[in-house]
Amino acid sequence: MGTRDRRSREKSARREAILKAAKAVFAEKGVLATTIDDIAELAEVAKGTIYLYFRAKEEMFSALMDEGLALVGQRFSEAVDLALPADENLRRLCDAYCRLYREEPQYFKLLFFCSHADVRAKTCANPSECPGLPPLALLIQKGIDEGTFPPTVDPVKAAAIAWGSSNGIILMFEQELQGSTRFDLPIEDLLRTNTELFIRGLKATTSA
Amino acid sequence: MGTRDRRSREKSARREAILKAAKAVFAEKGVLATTIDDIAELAEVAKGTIYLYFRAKEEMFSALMDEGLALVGQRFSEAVDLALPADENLRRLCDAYCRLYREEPQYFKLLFFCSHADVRAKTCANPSECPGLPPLALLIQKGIDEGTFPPTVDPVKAAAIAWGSSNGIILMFEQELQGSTRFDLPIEDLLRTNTELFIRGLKATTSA
Amino acid sequence: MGTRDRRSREKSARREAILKAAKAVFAEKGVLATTIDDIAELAEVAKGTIYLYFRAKEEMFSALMDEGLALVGQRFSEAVDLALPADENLRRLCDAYCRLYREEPQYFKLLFFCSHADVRAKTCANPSECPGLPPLALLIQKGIDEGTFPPTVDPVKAAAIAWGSSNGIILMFEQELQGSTRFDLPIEDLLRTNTELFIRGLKATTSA
Amino acid sequence: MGTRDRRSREKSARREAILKAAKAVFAEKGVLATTIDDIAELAEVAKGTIYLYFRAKEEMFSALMDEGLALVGQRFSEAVDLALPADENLRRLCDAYCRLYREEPQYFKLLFFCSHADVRAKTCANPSECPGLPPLALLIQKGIDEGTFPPTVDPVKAAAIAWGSSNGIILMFEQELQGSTRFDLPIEDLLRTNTELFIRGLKATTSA
DNA sequence: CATGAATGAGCGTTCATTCAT
DNA sequence: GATGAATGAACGCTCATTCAT
Repeated sequence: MGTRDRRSREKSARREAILKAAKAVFAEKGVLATTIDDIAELAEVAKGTIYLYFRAKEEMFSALMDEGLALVGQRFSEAVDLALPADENLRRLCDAYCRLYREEPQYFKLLFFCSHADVRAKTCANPSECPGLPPLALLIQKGIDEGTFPPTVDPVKAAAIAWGSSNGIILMFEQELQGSTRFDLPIEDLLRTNTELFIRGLKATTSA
Repeated sequence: MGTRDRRSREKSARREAILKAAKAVFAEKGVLATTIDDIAELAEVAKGTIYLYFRAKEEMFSALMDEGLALVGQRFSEAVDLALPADENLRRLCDAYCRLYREEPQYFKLLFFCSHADVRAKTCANPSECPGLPPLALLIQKGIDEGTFPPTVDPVKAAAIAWGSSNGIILMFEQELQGSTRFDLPIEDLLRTNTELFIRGLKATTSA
Repeated sequence: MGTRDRRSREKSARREAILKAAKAVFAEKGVLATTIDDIAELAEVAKGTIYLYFRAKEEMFSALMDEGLALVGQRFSEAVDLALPADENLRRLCDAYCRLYREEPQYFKLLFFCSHADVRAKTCANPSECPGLPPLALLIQKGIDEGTFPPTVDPVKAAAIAWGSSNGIILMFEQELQGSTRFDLPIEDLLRTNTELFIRGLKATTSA
Repeated sequence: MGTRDRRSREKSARREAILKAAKAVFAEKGVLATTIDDIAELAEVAKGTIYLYFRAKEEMFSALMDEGLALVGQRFSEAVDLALPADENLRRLCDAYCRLYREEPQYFKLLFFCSHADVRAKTCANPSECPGLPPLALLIQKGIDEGTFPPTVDPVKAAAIAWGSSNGIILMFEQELQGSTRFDLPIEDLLRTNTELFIRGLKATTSA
C-alpha cells in the first residue's frame, strides 16, 4: 500500500518547505546574516530537522541557486518562438524575465548574492554559468542570419550586454531590495525601454 | 605651535590607513566575512585602535561608501565638457567610469555589496542616492534641448537605464570578482559598446 | 505452538546482533565517539529498534563488559588443569589469555576502555571485579601449598601483579590499537616471556 | 622597562593556569567528556579566553601529553646513577616512577587515555614514543654487559615488559581512578614487588 | 514489534567590543 | 592615544532519545 509513497511525498514536501523558508530568509537578510534558527523558525521545524535534509547552510543556498538558474533557463525556453523575428523574441525574453522577477523576486536576490564575495567566501557554489547568455547569443545570431540585425553585430558581446544591463537595472532599481523607493519608475518600464534601446541600437550598428 | 596640526594630521592619516585596509579586506572577503582582526592586521594597528576611529565595523563601511560615491561624483564632474554634444559627453562618462573602475575596483565591489541585504541587514548605511543618476539625467536633458536626442526621450528613465546597465555589466563580467574568467571580453569593450548601443538607441527613439 | 519460542529466539538473536555491532564500533572508535547511528547501521536495524533492547548506549557497553568478563572467567576455568603444577598452569593461563586476545581483541579494548574516566563518566557500569584475580590467586596459593613457590610469596599480591602486568603489556603493545607498529615483537612473545620471568621471579622469592 | 616582561610572564602564567585546569578536568572526566566550559570554569576565565592560548581542545591535550612525557623522561634521567649496578638502577627507576605517580597522578591518567581510541579518534596526537622504553633498554643492556644479567636476556623485550607491566599495574590498581577501592594493596608495594620479581626473573633467565 | 523522522539540548568555536595598563 | 588580553553572546552543527505510524 502507498505508505512508502506517502512517506516519500511528505519527505519531499518537508524539504521544499525548508527550502522555501530558507529562500525567504536568505533574500531578506542575506545568506551570511541568516541563522539556521531563522530558517527553522520560519519553516516551523526544529533546528535539527534541517540537518536531515541539508548537510549545511551552504547546501540550502546551492539548492536554491540551482532552482533559480533552472527556472530562468526554463522560462527563457518557453518564451522564445523561433517563427518570430529576433527583435520580437528579445521583447518576449524581456517580458518573461519581468514576469519571473515579479513572481519570484527572491530568486533574483539570491542570484545577485551569488555574485558576491560575502557569500562565495563561504560557499563552494560554483558560480554556474549565466543561464541567460547562451539563449540570448543564439537569438541574436539568428537575427543576424535573418537580416534583422546587421552582420557587424557581435552576438556574444551583445548577449553579454543584454544580460548584464537587464540584471543591473533590476539590481539598482528593485524597490523592496532597496528598502526605500529610490525611484518611482517600475522595473518593467525600465527593462522594456532598455530592450527597445538595445534593439534599436543593434539595428543601427555599423561596426561592432 | 603646530603641534595640534601635526597631531591632527597624524590622526587623520591613521584613520585613512585603517579605511584603506578595510577597503581592501571588505572587497576581498565581503563585509560580513571580514573580521576586525583582518583589518587591524592589514592596517598594522592594534585591534582596539580601530575603535578609537570607528564605532563599529559598519561605520567603516559607511565611510568607504561615502568616499566611493563622492569619487564617482567628482570623476563625473571632471569628465563632462558642456561645450561638447551630449552623446560625446556620454562617451566621456563611460570612459571615466571605466578608468575609475580600473583604478579603484575595490570601491565597485563595495558599491555592489552595498546594495545587498547581507550587508544592509547589519549596516545603518542609508543607501545614499546613486551619484550617477543626476548628472546623467541632466546630460540627456541637455542632449534633448540641443537636438542630439529626440524630445520623446525621458531623461530620467534613460539615465536610470544607463546607470543600471553599466553597473550590471561590471557586476556580471568583472573578472577578479567572479573568480574565474567567465568571459573573455574586457569590461571596457562591453561598456563602450553598451554606450554606443544606448546612444544609437536614444537617437532612434520615437516614443519613450 | 512454538511461536513464542521462535519469537523469543528471534528477539534474542536481534539483541545479539546489536551487541555485536556495538562491540565492533566501540572497539574501533571508542564508546563516547560512537553514535547510535553507527551501531544501527552496522547492525542493520533502525535506530529506534536499538531502544527496544537497550535503554541507552551505556547499557550496551555494560552488557558487553559483562560478556567479556564472563568470557575471561570461562576461558580461565577451562585452561586450568589442577593435576598440573602451578607454574605450568600459569603458562596455560597465559596461553589461554593470548588466544582469547587474538580471538576477541575487541573485548580487550572494551576492558581497557572500561577503566577510564572517559567512559565511566557517562556509564553507570560498576567496574565489576577483575575476573582474572581470584583464579590467579588460588592457583598461586596452590603452588605455595605444593611447594612450587616459596611460602614467602603473597598470593594475592602476586596475582595482582600477574594480572596487571599482562594487561599492561597488551595495552601498551597492541598493534592495531596503537595504529602504528610501535614495536615489532608480537604480543604473545612478550606475554610469555613475562610469564616466565614472573614464574622464575616467584620461585626465587625469599621475602615477599 | 619591564612592562613587556611582566606581560609576557602573565601570559605564560595564564596559559599554565588553563593547562592546569584542563589537566584536572581531563583526568577526572576524560578528554571527550570534558567541555570547554568545564575548563573555563575551573581556570576561572571566560570561555573565549581559552582560545587565545589554544586553538582547540585537542591542543590542550597534546600540550599536556608533551609535558607528561617530558616529565617521565626527565625523572628517569635523574634517577639513574650509572655507577650503580643495573638491578639497583631498575629499583631506582621504579621508585622514581612511583614518586612521579604520587606527585602527578593526573598525567598518568592522561598517558593512559592517550592510548585509547576514544581520544585518539579526535586527536591527531601522535602517540609519541613511550618515553620509558629507551632508558630501560639501555639500562638492561648495560646490566648484560656488566654481568648483572645473563647474555640470553633480550634487552628490548625486557624493557617492553618492564614498561608495560608497570603501567598495567598502575592502570588496574590505581585507587582514585577506579573509583572504589578494589584492592587494599598500595600501588607502590605492587610496583616494587613487580620490579623484584622482574629482576630475579632476568637474573635466572637461560633462554630469552 | 520495527521504523526512521523529528526533536532540542548541548558543545566547540568565533569575533565584535570593552577596558585596564 | 595606543594596546591587546579578556569577555561572553551567538552560531553552526551533532546526536541521544522519543513517538506516531
